[in-house]
Amino acid sequence: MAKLDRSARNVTLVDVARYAGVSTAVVSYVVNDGPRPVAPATAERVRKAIAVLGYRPNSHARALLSGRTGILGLIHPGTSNPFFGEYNDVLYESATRNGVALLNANSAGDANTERQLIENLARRSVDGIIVVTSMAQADIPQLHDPGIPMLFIDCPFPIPGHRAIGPNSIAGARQVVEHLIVEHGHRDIAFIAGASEPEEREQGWRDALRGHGLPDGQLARTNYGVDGGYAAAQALVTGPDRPAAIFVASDLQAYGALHAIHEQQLRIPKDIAVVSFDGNTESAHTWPPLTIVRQPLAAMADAAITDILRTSPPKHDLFDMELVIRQSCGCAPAEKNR
Amino acid sequence: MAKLDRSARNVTLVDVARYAGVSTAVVSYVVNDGPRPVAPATAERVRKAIAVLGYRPNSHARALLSGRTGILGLIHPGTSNPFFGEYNDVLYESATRNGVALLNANSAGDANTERQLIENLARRSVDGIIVVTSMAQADIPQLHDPGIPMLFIDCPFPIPGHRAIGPNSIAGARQVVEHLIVEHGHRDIAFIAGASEPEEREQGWRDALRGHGLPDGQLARTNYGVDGGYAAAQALVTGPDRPAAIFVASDLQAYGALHAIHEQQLRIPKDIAVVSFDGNTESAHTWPPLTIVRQPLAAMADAAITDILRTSPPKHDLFDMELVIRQSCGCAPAEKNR
DNA sequence: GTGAAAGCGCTAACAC
DNA sequence: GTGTTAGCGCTTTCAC
Repeated sequence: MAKLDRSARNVTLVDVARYAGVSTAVVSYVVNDGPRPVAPATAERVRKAIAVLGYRPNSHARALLSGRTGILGLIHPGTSNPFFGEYNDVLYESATRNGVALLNANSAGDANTERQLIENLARRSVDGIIVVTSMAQADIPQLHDPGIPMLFIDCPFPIPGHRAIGPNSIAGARQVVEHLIVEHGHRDIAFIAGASEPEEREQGWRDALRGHGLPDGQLARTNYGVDGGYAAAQALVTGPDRPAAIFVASDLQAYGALHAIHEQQLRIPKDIAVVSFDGNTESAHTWPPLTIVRQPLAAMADAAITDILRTSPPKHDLFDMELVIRQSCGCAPAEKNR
Repeated sequence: MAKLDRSARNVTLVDVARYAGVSTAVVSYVVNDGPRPVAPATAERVRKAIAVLGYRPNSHARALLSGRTGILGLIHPGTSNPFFGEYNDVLYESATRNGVALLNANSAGDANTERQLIENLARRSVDGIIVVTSMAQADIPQLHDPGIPMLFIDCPFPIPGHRAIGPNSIAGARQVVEHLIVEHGHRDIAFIAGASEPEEREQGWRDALRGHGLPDGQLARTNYGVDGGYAAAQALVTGPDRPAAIFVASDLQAYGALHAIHEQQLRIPKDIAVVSFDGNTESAHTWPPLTIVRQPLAAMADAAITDILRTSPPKHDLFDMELVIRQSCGCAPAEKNR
């Protein structure tokens, strides 16, 4: 790390003080509007000096004193997945409202990478870390405390010693599958699951089926991308035992599933109904528009930011999801289509 | 800003030095692996002390000395738009390869917000700012130098005093429209444009039409979201003069357009062909899969990161786009459908 | 209401 | 090969 060239040096508080003919303390008081009062005339002179010299406080020096950066680390599985893209935006929104900035890191959905990134971010002295986690229960033991507040979102299980937030997936999944059963009379409902998926969505699906006295449906486990959904649906639909409806574990996979089904010349929802989980913005504009259970992203993001800033005590909170009925389940289009 | 509680104070380099029975300089040499040599035995002792005490260098203090944070500001219009979501990921990728982190800020596509965010980020003393810009030519004069390196991407025009990077949109747009003309014999090709769109895509469309002696097509100007594409396509398709094909200014708008067209029971590409601009991952899985011109995101991101880190001289660079033929234009599905 | 000065934690020039 | 020490730019206590 080279030392800053002295000649190209930035203007500092000392420069301002000298120019205004006051002490550095006074400049600081003016800049921070306290903690001690300054005579209006003096303050004016200082402000003028600041403007003339183009002074900008050095945030590193400030951070060194205060011990805080006003920066939160954010680890997510990548914004290429529109679901996390939307998550990123609402988190930014809440962070900004609370006066903090977000340092992004991409785990690519890998628990090991996630763990390393936690270390990296801690090294950068962020004030806290929010993790849109890709961990499974089994990964928890490997987690060790980075010495700064840490909070997990999109997290289906409690994490000892930390605050965790997630959607109520079991209830959400059950709700949308029950819609298929109760409103559309489907009895043969398959499930396209994520590869390393937590079992909540699967369990909601099973609960709905069993609760209505129906046999378990087919389960296709695949990766969490569009490709995965495409491949899984293709297999399901061209297989010996085509289901009447499919519940897909995420919107992204559902996009692929729709593609595969269209390709087989099958009509949705007539020949086969499709519903999914997450509720991306685009899910309203697939063909046909997807019936989904939506995660309350904004509420969860808000809780995450405020909780980590006040270092709330460890606790696991589940947020209720919302059923959004569109056409892929078999319902008729609403009057005003959105 | 409250001073750190002395009792809960972090372990510092001084603590480590004391514990290891060496000077602070030696600890620093060990931590940074230089600039002066340390005897292996001593180094070992220091490393042990670091481990025992759980020492972590204070990055603020470091930054104060070096004048650099290893953090780049990134301003984009929001990762809810999958295009910028993907951009964000490739930028992160390049940034990580170059050892820097990214501080995110969301302009929501607004040039004024963008300008404010530049100021904010400068105040946070980032090492440089990358702007996925939403500016029009007219906004340039309002821009004033934040005193740190700044680079613009997704930028159709040169920006005096700064490095700017963008796709070669005119050529890209022309290419995909020409595909419609030459390969599929379309003569009546409409254009769905972004509201405040730079004129490049429009010009490429016009160039293609005129270059083949065709009359100008209909132009629908709308917002840059799925909704905009939906509304514009609906108007176009239910209007008195339904075009044979539509070139859409972005994938996101194209998703909405597909939706509107399906809703009118029209077949794509038979009744109406659709092509678009950008090339999001999902565009391969719409129904039918979209023919698009793709932006070379990774290459542009790489150029952006390396150029800003070495503060390359002001210059405007255009990157060639790539035509990706799928089915919405009228071409048959490829053998292996992807 | 203002000024002098003591650090925050670290790096590196300079002695030894 | 190791130790001493002067800052980096800022905030804030303590005198006046």
